[in-house]
Parts: sequence; C-alpha cells; structure tokens
Amino acid sequence: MGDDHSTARPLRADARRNRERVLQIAQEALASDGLTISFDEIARRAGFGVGTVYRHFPTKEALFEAVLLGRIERFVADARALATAEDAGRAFFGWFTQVVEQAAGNQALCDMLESGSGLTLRPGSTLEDDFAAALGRLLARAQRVGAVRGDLVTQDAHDLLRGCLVAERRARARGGAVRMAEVVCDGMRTKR
Amino acid sequence: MGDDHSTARPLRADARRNRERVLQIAQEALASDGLTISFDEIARRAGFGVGTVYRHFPTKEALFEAVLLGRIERFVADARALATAEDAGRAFFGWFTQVVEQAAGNQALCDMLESGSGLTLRPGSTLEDDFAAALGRLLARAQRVGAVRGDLVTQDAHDLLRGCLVAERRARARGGAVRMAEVVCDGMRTKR
DNA sequence: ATAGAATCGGAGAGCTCTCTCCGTTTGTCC
DNA sequence: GGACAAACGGAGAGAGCTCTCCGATTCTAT
Repeated sequence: MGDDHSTARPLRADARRNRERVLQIAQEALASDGLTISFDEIARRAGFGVGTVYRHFPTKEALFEAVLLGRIERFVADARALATAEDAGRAFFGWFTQVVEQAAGNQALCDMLESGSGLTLRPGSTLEDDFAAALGRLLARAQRVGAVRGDLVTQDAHDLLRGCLVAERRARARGGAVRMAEVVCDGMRTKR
Repeated sequence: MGDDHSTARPLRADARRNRERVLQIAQEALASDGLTISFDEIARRAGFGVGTVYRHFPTKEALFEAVLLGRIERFVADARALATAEDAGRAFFGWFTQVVEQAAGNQALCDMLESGSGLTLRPGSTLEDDFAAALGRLLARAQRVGAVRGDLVTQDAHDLLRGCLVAERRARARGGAVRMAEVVCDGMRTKR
C-alpha cells in the first residue's frame, strides 16, 4: 500500500517544469486568497488548462496539501526542537508567537489552523494530532516551571492560537495577529 | 424611500403565522449551523416550499438580518448603557465577557462577529460602525482610569473579541470561548 | 356558498465549483 | 525525422446554491 512512487517512472521534463510552476502559483494564490480559492482559478493563474493541473494533483485537497503540509510540519518540528530548551516558559511563548507570526502572512495557513481542521488531511495522517501534542508538551513544561497559568489545557492554548489568527482576516492593517499574540501571551502568564 | 410599511395592508392570518414559523426555524438553524446554511435547507426544515420563504424575505440576507440584527443591536445598547458606569474597568471587561458568552451559544452570531462583516448589512446601516464605536468608548474609558493597557486601540479589542469566538467553532466542548475571554481579559489588564 | 385576492409550492433558470474524458499537441528515443 | 508514449486543453457532466415564475391552493368578505 502506498508504494506507487517506487514503480513510477520519472516525469517528462516539461511535465516536471509545469508541476513546479503549478506549485509555485498555488502557493502564492493560497497565501493571498486563502483556502476558498477555486481550483479553476489556480489553473487559470498558472496559465494551464484545468485538466493539466488535475493530472498532477488528483484533487483540490491534494494540491492544497502539497503546498501547506510542509509548513505545518515545520511548526511541529520547531516545537520538538524546543522540547528540552533551558527556559521552558521562553520556549512556549517564543514558539507560540513565532507560529502566529509565520501564519499571519499566509491566508491559507490562517484558514487551516483557524478552522480546527479546514483541510481534511489524508486519512492516516496524524499531523493534526502531532501539532496539538507538540503544543501540549511545550505548554505542560512551561506550566511545570510556573511560567504559565496552571489551569490551561492544551485545547485552550490551541484555541488561543487560532484566535490570534482571526486578526489577519482579509484586508485590514498587517500585524494584528502579532499584537494579539502579545496580549494573549500576557494573559497566559502566571500573575505576579 | 422606505415607506412601504405605511401603505402595506396587514398580512393574512395564515401568512403571519407562517412568517413567524420561518423566523423561529431560521433562528434555530442559524444558531446551530451558522451562516453557511442554505436558504433551501431552512425552507425544508420549516416545512415550506422555497418560494414561500422568499415571499416573506426577498433574499437570504434579508432573512438572516431579520434573525440576527436585533442581537447585535442589543450588544450596542448594552454598551451604551454602560458608558457612564461607575467602574469603567468593570464595565469594559463585563461587557466584553458578556458579548462573548451570548455569542458563544449561537454559531451564526459567531460567524458574523468573527468575520469582521460576514453579513453585509443593508447599505446605509451603520451597525458595524456602531458596534465598533460602542466598544471603543468603553475601552477608552477603561484605559483612562488605568484598568486596561494604554497601547490597545479599538481594532485590537475588536480582534481579541472575535478571536475568543473562534473557540466556539463546530463540535468541541462548550465554554471554550468563555475560558478564552478570561485569559484575554487578563492580557488586556494593566500589569501590577 | 362563492368570487376574488392572497398565499403557497416547487420546477427550473442561471451561476459556480469540482472533477472527467478524450481529441490534440509535444517531448523523447532510435 | 519519425513513431509512440506522455502530457495538455477545455468542453461538459454533475452537484449545490440563490432566486424567479406561475399554476394550484387557501383564506376572507359578502
């Protein structure tokens, strides 16, 4: 199961070029327009017929995954790298702020993180859980050293993260999400 | 302009009953399913043909407005009533929390507040601005007495309010938004 | 009871979106 | 350069949505 890439022959040169171009354009389109953009529109912007794009990505979801999955994976990897950091509070708040910052500039990433699970991942993928788990570990450590209020659970922190991204909804001045993250982090900190 | 209600004759008894029923069902449907529910689906749930519902409400928007506008207006009225309250900090935080609480149980209200302006109001309506203005006044007063950090602008507080409602997205345990409001209010408070 | 107006019902026009199918074009290998 | 597989293009099927139209039905006033 799922071993099709081993028997697949290499793509023709033009096909590989076109595939790259589709990914490039899709990335830009998703960043500026979010998950609601249509497949047809991406094909149009890339200058291909819709059939061509479907040849490379069998569904709209597959294309969106190809563009976005790596981004989320990087967040998870960052969290893992911080799992043994010296200052657990700093690690948690730093990661939280950084995720908000990175996502803020990308409408699709905001949509995806915000809606809990706007993009249905390939069945079997545990990325959603991985993200929550990584967040949960940073949170727990920060709580253990007394940097974060003890009454927050993982879901709370996840919700607060999603909440920050709301500020980045279409139009409006930039940087709203980062301002929100600052306030929200203050709220999560243990009080003096 | 807009004087049709003075010349309109009263509705037939059955029509009035049906109109009430549509409003009732639409209210329930919007509360549980949010703004994405289709007009056809509301007609189906109410047990009417779609033409009948359109007879009472000329567009989907008009129906949604009829259900939701009053709710928002009440928020604005509450804010105005608090504009001269003794304790400006308490007034601001209390109103903020109350709006979140009220909206939390109503998916459509969340969608509407959250998306900045998901429901395009009748041109000429200033409800959106009224809401922001009322919020801004409560905020400014609370800042003047030192209860809220001085570096927040109206837009920030509005974004934070919208952010709290994200927690109420479909499924998931109830009360997330209220927990978030607590954390967020702590974040907005001036630090000791 | 009956005429006539008010109201209802739902098929379907017209739009958008995802995805398929297959005739046409293009790259590759000899 | 020619043969053949690979890749492209875009019309259109099928589904869902908003909203219209008008024949069928129901209420009301007399």
